[in-house]
Amino acid sequence: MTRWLSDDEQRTWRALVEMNRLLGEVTDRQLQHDAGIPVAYYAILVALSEAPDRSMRMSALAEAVEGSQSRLSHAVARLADRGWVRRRRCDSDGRGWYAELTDEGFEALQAAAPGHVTAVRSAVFDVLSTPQQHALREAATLISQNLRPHPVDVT
Amino acid sequence: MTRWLSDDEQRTWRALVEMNRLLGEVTDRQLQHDAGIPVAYYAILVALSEAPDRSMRMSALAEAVEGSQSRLSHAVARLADRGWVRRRRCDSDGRGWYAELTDEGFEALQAAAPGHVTAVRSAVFDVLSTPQQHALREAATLISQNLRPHPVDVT
DNA sequence: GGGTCTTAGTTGAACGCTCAAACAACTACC
DNA sequence: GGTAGTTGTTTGAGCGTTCAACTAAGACCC
Repeated sequence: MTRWLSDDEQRTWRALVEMNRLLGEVTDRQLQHDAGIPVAYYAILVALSEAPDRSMRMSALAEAVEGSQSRLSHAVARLADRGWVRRRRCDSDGRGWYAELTDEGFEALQAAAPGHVTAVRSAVFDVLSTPQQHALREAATLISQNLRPHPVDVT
Repeated sequence: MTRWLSDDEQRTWRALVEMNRLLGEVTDRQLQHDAGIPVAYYAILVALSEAPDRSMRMSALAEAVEGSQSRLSHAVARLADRGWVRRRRCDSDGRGWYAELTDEGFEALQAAAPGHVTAVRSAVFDVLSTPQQHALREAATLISQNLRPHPVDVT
């Protein structure tokens, strides 16, 4: 027998789904329009920009942005087309590749960041009190931990 | 000057993004694998099943599932291909169309629902206390309200 | 040192989404 | 009763994602 959702739970679930959708839409559109960057790519650029030498192994990068290798592979190919990322063989492991953020990529990221941050702030942080933010983070963290194979720092 | 995110805010934002992604992935995969239904289509079937006569005007349906008309149009076309939805002209308005859930569609929905509910329950409701659920709903509702043109019942 | 297994990464097709453009039917106005 | 504008819906191209299949290089082992 299925245990259906109560009205209360259903409202919570729908609110969650709607927030998800809206948040995704808004950030995506903002980045796409203001900077011509799909959100998915933005995350990749951010991860690279934070890495030493602005470069990472493909698999490490995939893990960092929580995406499949296939997706990363396609994405990096596109980013390389735009000249934002360069690929380099790995000396120590002939199978491996590095993705490296180019200067152009870094500039594109710098140009895109302010608008993105502003959008995020006005969508989330301007409408929630600090306790509300923490409660949201707590819930999000618990759900994520439960969902992913390797739980992560809860701080 | 951009007001960047504090460490605290950044952690919240990342937790939120990750939850979003995982939640989407999990529910999508579950439905796709167990029932061959993309989440997006599931929402459409649900909306239709709850409507009088199991049928709705295209535009009303689009609004109900919070999607663009274009998306709805594509989606209904696919659902019609599968025989889950039927389209009927609108008598009173020659431009209008109704989408109507077929018996096959209703059965597909009934078959898919238990697995979906179970997935949702174990992803969200099994890991959050009732106060945590309410806090999450509160935050999600506030964010959604702020993001969408027409705020909605807060209950 | 030649099998077999595993790991790193790529590829291509299928699919849903978005966007902009199109089309058709209704409405208003003069 | 045309013509201009609006509304309801569809269409097609472009794009990112997923999935399954594939290549190729390391690792292991006898």
